Amino acid sequence: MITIYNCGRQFKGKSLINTLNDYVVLDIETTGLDPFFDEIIEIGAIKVINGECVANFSKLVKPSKPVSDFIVQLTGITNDMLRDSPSIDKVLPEFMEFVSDMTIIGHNVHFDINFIYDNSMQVLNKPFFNDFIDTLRLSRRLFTSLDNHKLDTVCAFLNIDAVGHHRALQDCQITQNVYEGIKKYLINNKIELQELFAPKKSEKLKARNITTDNIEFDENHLFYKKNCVFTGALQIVRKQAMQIVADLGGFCQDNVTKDTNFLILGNYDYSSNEKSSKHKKAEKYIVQGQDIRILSENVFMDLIADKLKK
DNA sequence: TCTCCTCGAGATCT
DNA sequence: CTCGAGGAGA
Repeated sequence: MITIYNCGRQFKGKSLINTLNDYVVLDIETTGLDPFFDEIIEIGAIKVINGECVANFSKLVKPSKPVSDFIVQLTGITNDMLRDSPSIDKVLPEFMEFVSDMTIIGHNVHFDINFIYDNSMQVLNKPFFNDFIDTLRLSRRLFTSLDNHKLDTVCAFLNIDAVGHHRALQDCQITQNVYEGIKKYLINNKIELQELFAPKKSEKLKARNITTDNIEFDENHLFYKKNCVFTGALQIVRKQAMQIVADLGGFCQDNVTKDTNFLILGNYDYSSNEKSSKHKKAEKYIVQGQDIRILSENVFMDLIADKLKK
């Protein structure tokens, strides 16, 4: 089975969260944001070994069409400058040799990787496999107090000079400073990236955590002292629905059991032919003579209508 | 209790 | 793209 994602870039490398001393910083300038419609006009890269910059790569690339005024303004790269530059099929092999199989570092590095990947497929007929580290991703997880995580903003936060950027090699230097700044920040604050990105146990909605402050209940209400289970996507907030049941003197459960009295289905599930596992389980118990009623969300809403009004 | 989905929201790159 | 919320199923 083939999974369709990555816009078909199925051999794209992995997004890493490591602190490396050997890597290649990458930045490209293009005629626009879309790898399908737009073209690369400059590739910049810095090779770092043992934390030391050992080589630079900086090449202008002649596109098939003239670049727009907007891009000229943004990058300072004019059509004059590109007139005698080599085309991408000339530059890309050199770049590939430069990066070899090293890990790529960039800010929103997917942008650069995707352009390189697609051009590599077209020019060299092979994917761009390299793994990569995205300083944007690291920043979002690390510097949560920032309003945004644009390169400028992150630089300002880390006291990194980023004035007048938007040429490829220059942006590489800035991005390298950001990456090294992040590494330093991690050390100073004793933060492990692996821990920072570890999947955190989300505070799940547990039925038993829903309690009520009410002391007196309407003992004639349908839900009084009854066990209720919700399933499927609800129109109202699930927690609210559970709270109302609790306030009526009922009890909420996470799953259908032999004690369940009501199963409330989201409207979509109620009308669907496909029955969820909870639905099937409830029907099994009904056949066995258990007192379970299956309600749609609409019916549930009618039963608690007066509760919602106040 | 744990892992795997799906869905929607929010952002960044030129 | 990445993440979080919320569910399903084991």
